[in-house]
Amino acid sequence: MDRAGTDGVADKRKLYELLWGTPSAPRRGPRPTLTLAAIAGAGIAIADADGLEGLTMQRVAESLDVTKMALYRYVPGKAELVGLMIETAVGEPPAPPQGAGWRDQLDDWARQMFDRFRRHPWALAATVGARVMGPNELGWLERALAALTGTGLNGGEMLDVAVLLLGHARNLAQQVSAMDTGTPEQALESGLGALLRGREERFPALIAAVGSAAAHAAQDQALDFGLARILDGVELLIRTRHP
Amino acid sequence: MDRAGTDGVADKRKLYELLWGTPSAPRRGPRPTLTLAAIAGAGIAIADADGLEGLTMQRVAESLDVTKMALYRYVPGKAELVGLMIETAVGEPPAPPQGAGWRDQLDDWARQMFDRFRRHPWALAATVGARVMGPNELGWLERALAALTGTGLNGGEMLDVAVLLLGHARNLAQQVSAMDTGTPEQALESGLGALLRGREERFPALIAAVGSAAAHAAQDQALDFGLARILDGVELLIRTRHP
DNA sequence: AGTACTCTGTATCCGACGGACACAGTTTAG
DNA sequence: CTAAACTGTGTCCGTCGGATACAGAGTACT
Repeated sequence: MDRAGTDGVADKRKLYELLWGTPSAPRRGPRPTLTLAAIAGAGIAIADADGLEGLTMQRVAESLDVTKMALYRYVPGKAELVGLMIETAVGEPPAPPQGAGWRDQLDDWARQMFDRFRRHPWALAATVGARVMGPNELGWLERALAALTGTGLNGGEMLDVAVLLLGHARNLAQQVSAMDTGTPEQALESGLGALLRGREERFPALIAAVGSAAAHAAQDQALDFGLARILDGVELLIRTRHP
Repeated sequence: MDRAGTDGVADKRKLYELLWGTPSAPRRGPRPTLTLAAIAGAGIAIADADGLEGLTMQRVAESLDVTKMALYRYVPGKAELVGLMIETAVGEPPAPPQGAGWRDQLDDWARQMFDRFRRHPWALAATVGARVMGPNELGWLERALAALTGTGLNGGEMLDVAVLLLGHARNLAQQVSAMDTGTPEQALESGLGALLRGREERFPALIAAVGSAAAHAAQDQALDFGLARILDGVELLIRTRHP
């Protein structure tokens, strides 16, 4: 019960040092053959190909031509390696489109976030639960809030909007990654359709919706749809603040 | 690369049988001392207390007074056990509030979903990526779509709305579970605030937002806020369909 | 009633994984 | 030139998921 709690604190300290600490160059001893960036890159390559289950200290070490234990000179443990991989994979936040309004900026922000999660599907599973955020991750958040300054929303509302958009991007990336072939609606048909076949009386509304979705041949529009709904709702709120 | 793909098919078959197959009562041999429900319940209790990392076949077996290998007579493997736990933990979808409009129904649906994820935080991590859904999980989806029938939306749009709401409930449950003490805004202050302290020039908008959020002393309103924005957006769309 | 068959739980074993620890080699500070 | 510090390696251990073989329990058939 408290096992996860007690050394969870120590783990947070270690990861914080790893993500935010200044890279102190030691003065003696042989030169390190590896760098944190190289290790994170190797880990990302493996996780991109085989997911988090395929990520092994052994495999990371092999891809860098080192022994497994050599990695522990750079990274306290596997959890911290994954944390470092997340920070590296999200990367620096992109520059906002100049001269655009808050809506276009947030739209672009959410789509960029979606793209990152699409490129690194393992990041979805790795970013559940409490964790220490790094500079890059915080930079993305900063950029979303910067887009909202001057809209009349208060701080809490701005944070809520950012959380809302981030959740949608995450959710859609997961939805799309889960069904890696074709459009979401297409995979919905093959995956859900197989389950629903022969159970029409039990899920009538679901059957009708899936059938209609397949008939309309609507392509990958789930991201656009949710984004439009959310931003419509936010715009409505902002308009009531600036009558 | 194809390792996850090849036996992933077999795993899906097994889990499908487990979730959708009829419980065939064998005619010979000694009576089973366990039931699938009991196993799933034991697993849920452990995961509720210590998370998915604390879930071990050993511990599940111990809590049922059986050997570890006895579980494999009921469940093909740990992945399938987790799948069964998910299906059991979400449970049957609640009855919709009678006589309510689509908006109230969906509002209630999303909050119920949020509650389930709050009660079983491990379910968030367990439901990432492609997976086989069970009858209960599909029942929840059915209920959301049933609430939307008659609004004039087509099947694809109805599915998109359901995905949008589900994502928000998941996202907020994760956000709240990540910071288990106090309100989200409060934990945001202690967690983010600690990171931001001393870096004011780097994250100005973030600093301002967090400070303002703490000053307004807004309590757990992120769920309400996002829900209101989303449903506002959906209502706007429905109104344009029924002028 | 007895026998053969089938199903259950157990005991033992294995490979993979994360990680601790001691050691040898290498580079720089004094 | 020597001592200190740092790096990578080899070895070892505990834990976990899972395969397999086996012994006992209960039922169907003769």
